[in-house]
Amino acid sequence: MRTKIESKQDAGTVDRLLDVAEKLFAEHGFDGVGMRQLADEAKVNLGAATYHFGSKEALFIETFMRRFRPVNAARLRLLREAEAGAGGKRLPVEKIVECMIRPPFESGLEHPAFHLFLARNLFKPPPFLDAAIHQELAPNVEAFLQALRRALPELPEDLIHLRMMLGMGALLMFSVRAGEIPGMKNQKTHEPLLREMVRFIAAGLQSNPALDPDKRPPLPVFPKPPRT
Amino acid sequence: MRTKIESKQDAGTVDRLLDVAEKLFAEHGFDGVGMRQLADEAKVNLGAATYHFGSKEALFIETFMRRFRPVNAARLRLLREAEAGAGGKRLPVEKIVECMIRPPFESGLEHPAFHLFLARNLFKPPPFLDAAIHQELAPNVEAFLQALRRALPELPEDLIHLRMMLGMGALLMFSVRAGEIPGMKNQKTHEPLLREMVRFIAAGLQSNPALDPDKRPPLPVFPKPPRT
DNA sequence: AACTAATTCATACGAACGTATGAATTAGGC
DNA sequence: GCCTAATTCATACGTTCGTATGAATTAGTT
Repeated sequence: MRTKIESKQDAGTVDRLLDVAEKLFAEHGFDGVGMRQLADEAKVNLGAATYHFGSKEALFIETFMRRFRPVNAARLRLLREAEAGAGGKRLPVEKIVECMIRPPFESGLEHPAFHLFLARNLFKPPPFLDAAIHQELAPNVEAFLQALRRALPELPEDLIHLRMMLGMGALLMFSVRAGEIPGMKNQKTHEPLLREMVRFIAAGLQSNPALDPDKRPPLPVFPKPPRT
Repeated sequence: MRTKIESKQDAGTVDRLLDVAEKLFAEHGFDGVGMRQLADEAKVNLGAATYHFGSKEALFIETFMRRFRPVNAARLRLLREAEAGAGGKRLPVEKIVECMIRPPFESGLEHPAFHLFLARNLFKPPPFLDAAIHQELAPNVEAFLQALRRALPELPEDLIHLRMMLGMGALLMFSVRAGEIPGMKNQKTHEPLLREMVRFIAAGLQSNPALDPDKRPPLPVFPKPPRT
């Protein structure tokens, strides 16, 4: 009989399967793992796997959504809190970017395989995930786009969109390689790393298209350009 | 009998197979396509496919390398030319970045499926590709790192590494979505788009690492140089 | 204890997988 | 035209794939 509250050591069939799926799907992709591998590694009978999820695709979707949902909720919550705390003044780009990337960053720290798993599937989702991702992401994208529009009023909307995408690419690349960074085990480097990424993305977002590189005015935290 | 010079309409068995492999592997990944699909779509007998390549993995590697090699050669050539043209003065970061991303950008325009195919496999290469990629990329990475070190002498090496990786992530994200960008069909938008990406990455690379270098907490060191 | 619903289990199905084989066909040098 | 090598072809092997099935077991309620 399954207890209502399951300890981590004795996770139920469903959770064991999801945990294993996260790890194996992250490493090998959807087509790279079979149901039998998943069932075996999770110590679950093959039939039980399809009983609980109905299909491999459904298992994959739930594996993805279980982490993706709370990450997006946290992003939106952080943004709302920041906006409330700003008291009507417009948010700095750095703050907006931080709201966007802190939740996935921290979720990846808590669930090591998740960094890679999320990155893979946001980068190029399997077709059957597209609808679910889009639905989950749409309000999020709209909120952050609006915040960025207000923070960067002189930037055309197309450009904000493009640069947001490029910024996400930078974050996903980091996530893919996060497992190879020995320092990720050291908690002290987490915040500096997050700040580094915020700085990188925010700098790209704020770069001014209208100006020559040489004449570009210093960015907010940019004392002297290293140009000759 | 196969003519020595093959027209594009009547490409030989090998090239037809490589072209189809590029398209299908790009869209569905290595595990998402079978040899029979490839052979059928390329109008090649299944046995002929293994005859020419020996194995599916070998076919995949050659599909990748056939485009990757010239792209890397072009990158290095552009960088050398730029350095020669600068006459001893150090190159601006924008120029270095342009040398790095123009070749894959233009190769993607010539071979539409290649944008996605390259991006997928640089982002998270199948294990059997790791060695080939690393070997092909190593001199390239070293050359560009050195150029960036000279262009950004105040930036710690770790940070240059990290930001180069983030920049590549931005480029790869663009490549994945390139097929969805309506403007990509219009040649007039190519150069502005390329400039936009150069600007984004260069801005991130040049952003101020910290107010005070002495007080900046140490970043973890990456075990391997970032890919591309 | 008895009954029902939920879950786990072993097993099986047809299809597709990568690869190997050897015969048939074609090409190129003589 | 002949011979050899290169290529194409049909076919088959053993495995693994995702899913379905129905019996066995376990849990929850009365």
